[in-house]
Amino acid sequence: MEPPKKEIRLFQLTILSWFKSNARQFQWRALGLSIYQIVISEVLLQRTKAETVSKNYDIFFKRYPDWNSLNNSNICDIENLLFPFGLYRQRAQRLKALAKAMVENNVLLPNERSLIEKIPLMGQYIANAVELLVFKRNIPLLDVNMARVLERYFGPRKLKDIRFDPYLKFLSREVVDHIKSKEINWAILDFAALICQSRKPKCPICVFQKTCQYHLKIYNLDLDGHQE
DNA sequence: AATGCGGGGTT
DNA sequence: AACCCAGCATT
Repeated sequence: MEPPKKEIRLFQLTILSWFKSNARQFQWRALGLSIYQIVISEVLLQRTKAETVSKNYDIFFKRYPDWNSLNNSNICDIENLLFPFGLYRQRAQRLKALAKAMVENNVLLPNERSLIEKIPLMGQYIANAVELLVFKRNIPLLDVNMARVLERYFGPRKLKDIRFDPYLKFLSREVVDHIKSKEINWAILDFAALICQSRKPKCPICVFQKTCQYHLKIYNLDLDGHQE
């Protein structure tokens, strides 16, 4: 029941085309970021709007430019800087544990996936981000947003938890298995934020109208509604 | 599998 | 007032 390669190709071409004229610009999408900047950016982005992170991004990195400065700080200072991001008490604790682990490991990331996931705060999503952005592998940034876009377009998952759903895992890997893997990943996140929003998706201006399962379903329901 | 974390913006 | 946001750790 997996979508044919042809459908995947069409989705890739369309989202890349859309991305060309609609990409969002963020500090963490600049070229030549350090591993520290890449990892911390992903931590800040957890359950937090990209715009919120962007607004407070420079203040955080000016105060804590590297693993050592973060490791040498106290929890209270980190909390104060994290306050505008939300989840600040929990993230301050975990960030410091992460910095400590990195310093103890000579500020190096292991190459292997199973070892990456042993580091504090490196869950399924951030491990994927590390593989994509640091090691340049074709790996999906599978979060609630990518899940929503893929499920609306290709059809819903079975399991409740995104991280363990085999259908979504397979589908997301197929979709970003492309020479422009990073661009497709960012394109899907931007598309999710700007068009395929959780609550009020902008189907009327969406480039996927003809082939999106979600739109076709809504469209048919709408026709039924007007028939009486 | 379910729950807590959290300020800030949107509906 | 309710909902949502580039998740993770703990139970």
